[in-house]
Amino acid sequence: MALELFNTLSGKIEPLFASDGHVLRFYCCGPTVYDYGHIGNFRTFLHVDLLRRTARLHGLALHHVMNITDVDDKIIRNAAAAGQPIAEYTTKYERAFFEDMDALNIERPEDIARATENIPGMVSLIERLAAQDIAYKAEDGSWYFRIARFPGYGKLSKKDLHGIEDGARVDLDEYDKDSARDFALWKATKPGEASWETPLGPGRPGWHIECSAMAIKYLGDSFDLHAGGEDLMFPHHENEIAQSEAATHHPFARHWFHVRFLLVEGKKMSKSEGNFFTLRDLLLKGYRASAIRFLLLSVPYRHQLNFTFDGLTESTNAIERLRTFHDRIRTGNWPESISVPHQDSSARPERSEGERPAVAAATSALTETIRKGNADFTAALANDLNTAEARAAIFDVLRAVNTAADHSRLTRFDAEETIALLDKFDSIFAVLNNGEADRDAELTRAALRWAEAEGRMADVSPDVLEKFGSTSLTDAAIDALVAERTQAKKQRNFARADAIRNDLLEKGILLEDSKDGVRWKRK
RNA sequence: GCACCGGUGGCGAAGUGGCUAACGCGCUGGUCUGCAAAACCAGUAUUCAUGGGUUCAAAUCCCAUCCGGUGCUCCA
Repeated sequence: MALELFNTLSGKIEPLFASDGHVLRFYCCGPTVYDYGHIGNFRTFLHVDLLRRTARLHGLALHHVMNITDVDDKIIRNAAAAGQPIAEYTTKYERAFFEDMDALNIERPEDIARATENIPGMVSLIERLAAQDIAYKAEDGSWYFRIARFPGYGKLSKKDLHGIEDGARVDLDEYDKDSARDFALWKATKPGEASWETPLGPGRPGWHIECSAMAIKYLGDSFDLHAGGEDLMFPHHENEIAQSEAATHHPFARHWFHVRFLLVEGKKMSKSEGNFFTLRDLLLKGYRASAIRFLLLSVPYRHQLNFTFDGLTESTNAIERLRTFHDRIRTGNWPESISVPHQDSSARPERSEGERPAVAAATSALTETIRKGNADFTAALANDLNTAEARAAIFDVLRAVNTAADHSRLTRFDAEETIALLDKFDSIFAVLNNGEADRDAELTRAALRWAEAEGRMADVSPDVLEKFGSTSLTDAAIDALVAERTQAKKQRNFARADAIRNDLLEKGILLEDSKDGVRWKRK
């Protein structure tokens, strides 16, 4: 089944393909590195990651380019306030951004392009526009794009700008532009601001030009897909199309992918609402990176997601169930075949009464269920990245296989089929961590170290301090207590055994007794 | 104001004209267990914001109303 994706440009769901039949070439608008990334940012990058992984599942190779905007108004303002050179200031936040991307298991793009390292490309693009009189220099030395010269303007965001009369509502003198809608390509130097000496005159790039220049540099005049948050559709992406296509006379990106904004606790995320969260904020509150990833991916990208703490807890529990299942199937010793017929009441009722419901039939029914789950999983993702359905397909299999295992009806073959499916699931969702339960804990510890270094210990929840701080129990200490409890149980001293278990539980350590001994995990 | 998106069980959410309305979390009861945990089983929406309409048939299409959100300006 072909991978289909909604295309903002056409307004339809269309097959996504590589124009060269092999490598999907795409561009994603990256962060402006003026602060720590918030969960809204990461919803977008997470879905671009989802797109990468799904495209790979469909056999596509990837050439993904992402920009880092490392010069703009906010950066200039914040760096000045911090008394730092711009480069020093942005380096810190760029590094933090990639740490966060790693924490969320977001794959790196093939190419990272920094605005400040691509000034010449932008200048030459503007020169190409100037040569056609589409770019013009205003009195203050800034360069603008003449929208009137690009007939397709508005085709992405479906805006009809004809109704907007130049100067009707806007005092043109203030802008020094020919038309109020014309946008800046190059901003003339202002005192104290970063500036580059160029043939255009001294100044710095406008916001939009960097993406055009860098996309064209790495991907060519035309490429397969362009991605970003929904807010970028207008004016950013609209302007990118205008300046790129006017300069190259070729269609820019063919497919446009926009991720919707999220709400936090039912409201728009904003600092004034007090519901503005960075990834680090959440880690310090004790939420797991994997749960954040899973929640952010669980609602399909074209829908508004209401991000809540309850939702994080839910995701944590759902992942825990998946991991428990994964471990069970991976570590279990499943028989080659089932020889003893089972007259289990919960066995799949076969219609053919007279033919004795052979166990082989039940086993093959399970194989079918697993394969159907596998097919459903792939189909759901191929259908405009429907992650909710993809999740459901996995849980359908989980239940069926657990049931079979409970009734000694799981064969090695079906177990392997299941593991293959889970591997596929995790190649997309990347929350199982290959059984490495400690990855989340390690990320939380890293966040703690960061909080210490940045003097933000006040943001750390007491819960996290207890579990991960210096006073928390070491693995060895837990093992010792578990051993003591096992001993107590042998002597049928259940009071002592339960006391140990309860004490550990209070410290966030959950014990599970099984045939193969005691397992524990940090909650 | 104009434009757009959405309102489905306690919560999240899929489904967008036709099998008994997926799936997850939670809750209740059962099985298992010394007791738990994990797992499984059963129960948790006679109904899809509300009111009309179209149709043999609607959560799905149309109209109106209410509510939430978004864009039109920096924003993922």
